[in-house]
Amino acid sequence: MVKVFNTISGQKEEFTPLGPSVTMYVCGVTPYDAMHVGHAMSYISFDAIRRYLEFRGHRVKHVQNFTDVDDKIIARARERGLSPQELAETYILQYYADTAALNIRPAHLYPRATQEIPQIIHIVSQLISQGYAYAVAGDVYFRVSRFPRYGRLSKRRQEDMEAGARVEVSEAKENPSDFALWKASKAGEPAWLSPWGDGRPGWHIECTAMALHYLGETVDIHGGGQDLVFPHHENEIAQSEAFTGKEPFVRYWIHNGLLLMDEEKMSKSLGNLVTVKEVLSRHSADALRLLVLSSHYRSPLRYTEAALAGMERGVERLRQAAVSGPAQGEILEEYQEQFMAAMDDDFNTPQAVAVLFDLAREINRGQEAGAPVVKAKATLRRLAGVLGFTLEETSLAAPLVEPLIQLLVQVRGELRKARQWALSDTIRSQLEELDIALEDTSQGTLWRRRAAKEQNEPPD
RNA sequence: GGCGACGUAGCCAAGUGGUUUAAGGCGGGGGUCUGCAAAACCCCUAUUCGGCGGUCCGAAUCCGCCCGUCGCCUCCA
Repeated sequence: MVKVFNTISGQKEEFTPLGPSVTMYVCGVTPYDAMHVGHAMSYISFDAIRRYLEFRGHRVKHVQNFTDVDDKIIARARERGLSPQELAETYILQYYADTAALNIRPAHLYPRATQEIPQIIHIVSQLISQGYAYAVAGDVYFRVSRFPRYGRLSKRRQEDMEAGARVEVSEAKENPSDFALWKASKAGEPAWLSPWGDGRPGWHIECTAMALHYLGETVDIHGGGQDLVFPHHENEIAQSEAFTGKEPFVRYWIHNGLLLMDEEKMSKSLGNLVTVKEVLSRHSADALRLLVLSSHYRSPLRYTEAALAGMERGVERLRQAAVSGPAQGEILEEYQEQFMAAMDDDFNTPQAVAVLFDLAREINRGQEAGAPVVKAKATLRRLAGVLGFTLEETSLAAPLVEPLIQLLVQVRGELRKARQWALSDTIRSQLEELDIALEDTSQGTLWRRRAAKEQNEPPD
């Protein structure tokens, strides 16, 4: 039985999907810039969650949006002399490439805000006619006071927030907490014809439109970063439930903790961002995944180069143990049970990862003792796969390299037979410099590609 | 000002009332193997869970206070 911590109840709850398949909506990105490690953390967590649910026999329907029209996109596009669509398209393609490189399973559907305009207008119109929203000078706002459950997810009270005095005050709004469903477009901005004049969707409405459209009035899982709890998800609940008249809009709210950047190296304006591309130029996708899954998804995670370098070693350990194991086959039940016990408890990936390492030791011990380890290896590969690890070695760039290395290894073998230790050690250490590791075993010399060791300063 | 989270070994991080005199990883020390290394294996590396009180037969786990760190309340995974 899988238990899930539900943000709205603040408790772990037994997970049971409403229908034959699990409906899962994960908030996607606003494609105006490159994907960074914080995004990666979130999507790796949800990837592990989805993979585990599938492993548990659920069919999962996973929808993830692109919010491809908003202020940031418009501003950035203008800076670069591109149209907002061109800019969004560029980063959407990059998002696909980055997530693929991270071995994140693609969602079944990636709807875009700009493709849901009729649906959005329909929802907004109905909210107005039901008195949940009002139009002012081309803008439409949601009337928060009409929705008594407002604040339930984020556990905030109206009065508290107004006391904070940080809510944007706009004369147009009846109430400071009211939020935009539809915004009048200024000259030169993307605009769609609507009953309220030319305009574009507000920030939160696209998720409501898409979730309702593609997954139905009640979805099982809605996820995203903790920073989305308020106001984004709170507003989604208000809009969606007001519109459908059905409660709940979402049965299980899942939020991941945020990534913190530690390095003194704080970068320029927007603060310390490291893009996925940069990380993957220095580390394997498995290492980043291990970093993410080594702590619980609801905890904040501190990103450091040193931590990532350590994870590389850990991944190497798992990889070594799993090497040449069968992808399928008989499984060691006791390990799988431990793994499931961990994951059943609100996706406790740190414990599940510990099971993987226990298995690795078991394999190495067995190998040393000459005992059969096929089942253990199959188990390791299987369970690692459930967490999304590939355990594949980094491949070499050019196909020519491999025979060349083999040639060197062969020559060095001759040198070693001739007890030319100095020269053979030089070859070994020089190759080590190139991230090619040699191991002289009783079966002969093995070589493998080692993940690049941390030595270069990350680009600024 | 409001809401919330967290503080466990050199570092990362599970555990949240007895089965733990605290998993797992990285790092470090010692050993086995090896021409030497590497990998792997074995042993060691927190008598203790930010501090102080309290509840309890029993607390890292519950309560209170204090100290410290962080997030959200504005765009954000």
